[in-house]
Amino acid sequence: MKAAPRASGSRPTIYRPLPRRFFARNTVQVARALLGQFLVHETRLGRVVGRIVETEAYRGPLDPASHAYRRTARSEVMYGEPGVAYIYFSYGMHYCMNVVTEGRGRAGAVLLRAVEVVERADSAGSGQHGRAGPRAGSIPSRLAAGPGRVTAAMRVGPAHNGADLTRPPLYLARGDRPAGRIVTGPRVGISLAQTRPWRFGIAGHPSLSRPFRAPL
DNA sequence: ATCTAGATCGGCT
DNA sequence: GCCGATCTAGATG
Repeated sequence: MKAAPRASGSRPTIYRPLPRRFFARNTVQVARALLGQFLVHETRLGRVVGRIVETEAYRGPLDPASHAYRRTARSEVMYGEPGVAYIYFSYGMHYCMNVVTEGRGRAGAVLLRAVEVVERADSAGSGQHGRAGPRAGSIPSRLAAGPGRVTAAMRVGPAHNGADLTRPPLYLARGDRPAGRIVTGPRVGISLAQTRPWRFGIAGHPSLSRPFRAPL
């Protein structure tokens, strides 16, 4: 028999890390392929799991919107081993998380712009309140709808810069194919290379950071 | 040493 | 829809 379907379909009871070779290829391909996969963080307080619903590809010296447009101390991690995290501090208040792509010596990373949080340690019952509140068992769909919210919800911070994302405690894991169609559009918040349609999302998903422009 | 734009978000005119 | 908060990497003097 089948379990009752959730908004994003069923999810595994165990999470299988994606192998490093998954990330060692064209950045735009990886950005697409990450939709529907899981980001898992096993913290001391418990496990947090998000399903990736929106990404953006950032490339190397030919992509002026990318931090790796120039090779500097900050962008060095984007030139290194695929499958590790690139974390940067944004607008004086948020951290953003990327997954490094391409082979060593080639720059590339995928920004995780939105995930649907499907599991978090403190959402599982333990009613401290006499009656069940509105939060019992439910997780707001917009909790991680935006790159700064992804890191906050997933408990990811600057200490994770350079972390290996192919094994616990913080890793990407195999998920289902996205339920909806994949939509594309220009990357958000950049001024250069706006013609590059390197933002990807699951069409109509409630956890998207913001809508995609409708197709022609 | 100083300047500036920035892969954002939440609140409110 | 617009604005302010709050900070830094990288460029320039």
